[in-house]
Amino acid sequence: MRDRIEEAARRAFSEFGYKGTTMDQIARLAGVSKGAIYLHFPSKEALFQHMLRGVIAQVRDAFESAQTEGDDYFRNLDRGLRALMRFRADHAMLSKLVQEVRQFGTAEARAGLQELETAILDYLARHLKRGVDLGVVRPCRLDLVAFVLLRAYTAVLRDFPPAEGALSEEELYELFTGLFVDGLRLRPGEGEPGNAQTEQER
Amino acid sequence: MRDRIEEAARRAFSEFGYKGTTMDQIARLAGVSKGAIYLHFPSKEALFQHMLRGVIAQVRDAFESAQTEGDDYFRNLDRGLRALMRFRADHAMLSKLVQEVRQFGTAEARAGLQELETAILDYLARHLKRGVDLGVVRPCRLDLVAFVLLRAYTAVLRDFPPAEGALSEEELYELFTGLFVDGLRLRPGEGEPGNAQTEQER
DNA sequence: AAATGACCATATTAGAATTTTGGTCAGAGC
DNA sequence: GCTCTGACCAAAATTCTAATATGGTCATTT
Repeated sequence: MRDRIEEAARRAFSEFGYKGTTMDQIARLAGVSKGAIYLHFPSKEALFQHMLRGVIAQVRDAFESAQTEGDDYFRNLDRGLRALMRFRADHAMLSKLVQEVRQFGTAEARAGLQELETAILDYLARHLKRGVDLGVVRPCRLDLVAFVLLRAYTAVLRDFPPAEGALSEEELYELFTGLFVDGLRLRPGEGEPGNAQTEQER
Repeated sequence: MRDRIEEAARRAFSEFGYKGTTMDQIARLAGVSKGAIYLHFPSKEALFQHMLRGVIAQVRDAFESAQTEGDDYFRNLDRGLRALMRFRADHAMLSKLVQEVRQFGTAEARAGLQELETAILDYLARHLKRGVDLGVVRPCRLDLVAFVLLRAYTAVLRDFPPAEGALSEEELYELFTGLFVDGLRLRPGEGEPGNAQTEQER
């Protein structure tokens, strides 16, 4: 009973978004009456939130299963972030939600995506914490760093303008490495062979 | 004549946004007839774009006048980026435009902000190029780096969730330095005194 | 030649009329 | 006694239409 409702809700929200699906629709899809739904969930929004929680758990799995034990920490981080992005793009319910927020600005959809982001940030920050404990990551404001990393990946993969052929995985990894891991600063002796002065800073 | 029209347009667009201002309004404000405007500009959109070009030039000035000759390259870059953000937030026409895009999604306003971003990215990339030539910045995809920097500053200053009291200038600079300039990787001997193993990477 | 403002086709708005939707609940069925 | 149903309701959303506002033009004035 409950399962059939959840399954129907999952399909409906995935195909039509939050405001696009009606409780009648879900009931019909689940083959139960509308009243039955309210025996299990107090409101449409509660049902939606419940479904979303499931997705959030899946997102975490996507990140984790992209990790390769024993591989370089930052390689893994990059892979995890890319897995997050791919999941977000491929998962029907999430991409529908993103579209809905853009198109209608539905408050509930917005709140849902916000919750998702918060969960991801939380998880990312914990992952970074592990890096710090391992001595691989410089101690810093992990919440801020997680936030910037997530936004940077999102922005680059979604909005980077030139050439429709999006960045290749390697290009993105190069960027990630060069910008976030090693930093922009050119240090003496590590640039291309044959540059004269590297000391110019105060 | 032309000047009065421009001045009136500047005021109107700043106060009411693109779709909020009418040609009649501008004419009245400038103390001329509506037909007179079309003697100088072929359309409302052309007039708007012309005004925007002026703002774009101002943005560049804001970046440049935040630079301090002889100061550390990255200090200057951070100051420039912050100046950009401040300008965007303080300038009446720009903030009105941002609001308009969010609220109504006006196509012309969206296009205008897009043009502004492109101009800034162009300018930023050139600035970075100078850094590379000076030997301070590691050679890399400057367009991408400029893009990520701009988006990162925007995101942090606009959307970073916790504690309403936004980041202080120093906190932001720390983040910038730690994340983009020096990188996340903890290198042997540079961490807090007394951490054992820093070699854990493959 | 520069400037005006009445004028027009189209886009936008306002608001009444209609439909849809989330949620309830008295009762049916087991 | 319990689950479940589906007619029902108030509120929200959508549609329809009349009225208004707007970008742009051009014959006429200055």
